[in-house]
Amino acid sequence: MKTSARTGKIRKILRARYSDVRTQLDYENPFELLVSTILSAQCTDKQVNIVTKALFKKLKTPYDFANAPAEIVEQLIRPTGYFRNKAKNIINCSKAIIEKFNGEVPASLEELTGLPGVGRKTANVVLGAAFGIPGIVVDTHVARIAQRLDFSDNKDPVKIEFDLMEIIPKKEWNDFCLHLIYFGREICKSRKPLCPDCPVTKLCDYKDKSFA
DNA sequence: CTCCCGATAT
DNA sequence: ATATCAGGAG
Repeated sequence: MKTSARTGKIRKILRARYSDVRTQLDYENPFELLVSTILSAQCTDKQVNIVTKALFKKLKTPYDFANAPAEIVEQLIRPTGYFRNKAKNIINCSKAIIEKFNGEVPASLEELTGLPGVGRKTANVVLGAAFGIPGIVVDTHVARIAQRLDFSDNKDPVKIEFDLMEIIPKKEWNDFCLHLIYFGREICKSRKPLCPDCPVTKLCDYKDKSFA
C-alpha cells in the first residue's frame, strides 16, 4: 500500500513532466481569486476565465459585490452553472468579508471556511496561490487520482486530504496537487484515461482496459 | 443523501 | 443522450 518509495517516484515523474505549475484561474488579487475559485465548482477554469474577464470589469471589490443586485451577478456568472447559488454565496461572502475582516480576504483555513460557499477545497486554493500557505487541495481530479494511484482508500475528500498530508512533504502540498490536476486533465482523465500514454503506469495498479 | 446547473466532449 | 468540469450546503 502506500510505499513511500513508490510515492517518491511518482512525485518525481510528475514534477519533471509538469514543471512550473500554477493555477489556471485569472486573478489580480486574493479577492478575485476567491470569487474565481467559487465559480470554478463543476466548471472548467477556461469557462471561469471567460466569465470573470467581464465580471471584474463591472464588479471589483467586496463592496461592489455586497451592493450589487443578485440578478445582476447571476446574469454575469450564468455560463459557469449553479449561478443562483454561486451569486448568493459570492454576495454573502463579500458582506462577511466586509463585516468580519474589514474588506480583506482572511488568510487562515478556519476563517475562509467560515465564509458562505467556501469549503476546504476553495480555502486551500486561496491559501496556496494568494498567501503561499501549504494546503492539500482535493478537487475532483485529486480525489480520483488519489484512489487510482492508491494514495488513499477513502472516498471522502476530507479523509483523502489528511491521507495525502501524511504522504506528501508539506512544502510540496500545493505543487503536488497541481501536478495531479494537470495530470488528470491530460492523462488520468475520469472518462477515458490514457493509460498507454501514462508516465507512471508501471507504478500504478489501476488499469483502464476500455480505451478505444 | 439530494440539490444546484451551463458548456463541452464523447 | 450521457458524463464531466479546480464543490458546497441543507
